[in-house]
Amino acid sequence: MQNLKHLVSRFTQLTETEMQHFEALFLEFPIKKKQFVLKEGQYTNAIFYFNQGIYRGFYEKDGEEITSNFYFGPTFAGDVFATRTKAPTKLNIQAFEDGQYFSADLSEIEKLSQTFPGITMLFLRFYENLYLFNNRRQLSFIYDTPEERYNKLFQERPKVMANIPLKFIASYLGIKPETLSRIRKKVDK
Amino acid sequence: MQNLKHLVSRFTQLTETEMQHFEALFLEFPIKKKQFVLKEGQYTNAIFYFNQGIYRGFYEKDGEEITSNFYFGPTFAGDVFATRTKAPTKLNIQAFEDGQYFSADLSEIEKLSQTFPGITMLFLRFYENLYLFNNRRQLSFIYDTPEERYNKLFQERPKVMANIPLKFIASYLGIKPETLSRIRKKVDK
DNA sequence: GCAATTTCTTGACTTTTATCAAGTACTTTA
DNA sequence: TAAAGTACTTGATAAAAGTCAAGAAATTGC
Repeated sequence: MQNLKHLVSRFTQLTETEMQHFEALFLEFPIKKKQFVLKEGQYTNAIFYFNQGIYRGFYEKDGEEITSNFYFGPTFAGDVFATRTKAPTKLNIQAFEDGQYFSADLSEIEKLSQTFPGITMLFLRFYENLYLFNNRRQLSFIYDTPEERYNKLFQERPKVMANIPLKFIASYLGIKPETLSRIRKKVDK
Repeated sequence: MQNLKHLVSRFTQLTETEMQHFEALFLEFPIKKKQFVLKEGQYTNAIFYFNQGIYRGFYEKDGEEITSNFYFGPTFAGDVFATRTKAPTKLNIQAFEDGQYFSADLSEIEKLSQTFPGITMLFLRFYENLYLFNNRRQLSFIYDTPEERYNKLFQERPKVMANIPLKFIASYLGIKPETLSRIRKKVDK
């Protein structure tokens, strides 16, 4: 968890006490490559923290996987939608590598936030960031072409391009692997 | 502003005092049909409250308008992204009808939230909602066809279908008016 | 380190949506 | 209420992405 403090500081400033209480809520779980942190159909109340490693979030439709995000530690993750609606999640989160992840119960965090205003602010900023990231992505889907989205991904998230198999990148961009292959052929020369 | 209290209560419970302070931050502005609440290029630090009436949010690319949202009062609005990055906004918000809107300064609200935890929670929930709405929309863009998006819009936001010119609905769905026209022809019979 | 599996590319063809152009219907406003 | 402007539809054609199939390249696991 050595990076958690640094990650939190990117969102807001916590007091020592707040940080200790917050950190204490996270439990460690080992995970092997291709195993799932979260799987469609589960009821989830968890906020995950990935200290390091790469994880992939995806949805399934008609047996096809639609990648919604790539998580590079240190980062938080979770299905806010399922948690809020108390519905089974539709999101899958899968590890690319062996490692360990951390999980905290959202209701425990909310309890904490009643005592510690810094925790509330942390979550406010967490949601704000989620929203900003999502908003960018959504706009890009509306008014960029797949080729433009591919180029932007290169610029903005070079780690993704360097570490993720192309078929997942294709589904993240909302296109088929064959189409991505053709875009690459055109762009790369 | 008679609906503000009710809108706020959909997010969180405020004390009487909190509500009064919050309400006091909003100033009223008259607006005429087709005028802009927010226009691309402006620096904005505002959270808007629309008590009633319909407004449209859109971005422009290559002289083309891409509708990002329809606002039906009572609702909040604003460009969180521009505010946070202190960059000029790319978002336009335009009134469909004569009326009045309300505007509060985000930094004033943040000042309030230092004293009143309810205000912090209100904004946490506001962002959470923004995120959930956006997330749904984004997923729909990835794995629904335009026809499915059209049908969902009908189910989920009948007010939009009933009140908004089709060319704006088309751009909200990410398609051209001609394509929407053909989808309607097919679906409606 | 080699076989098996998975990933990536390429070609031919199909489907979907965009574009352009013209005409009709509906709204606005003077 | 008539004229002008705007919104909507339709047809023909073009462009973009998807599908299917096959083979090459890379990776994985024993």
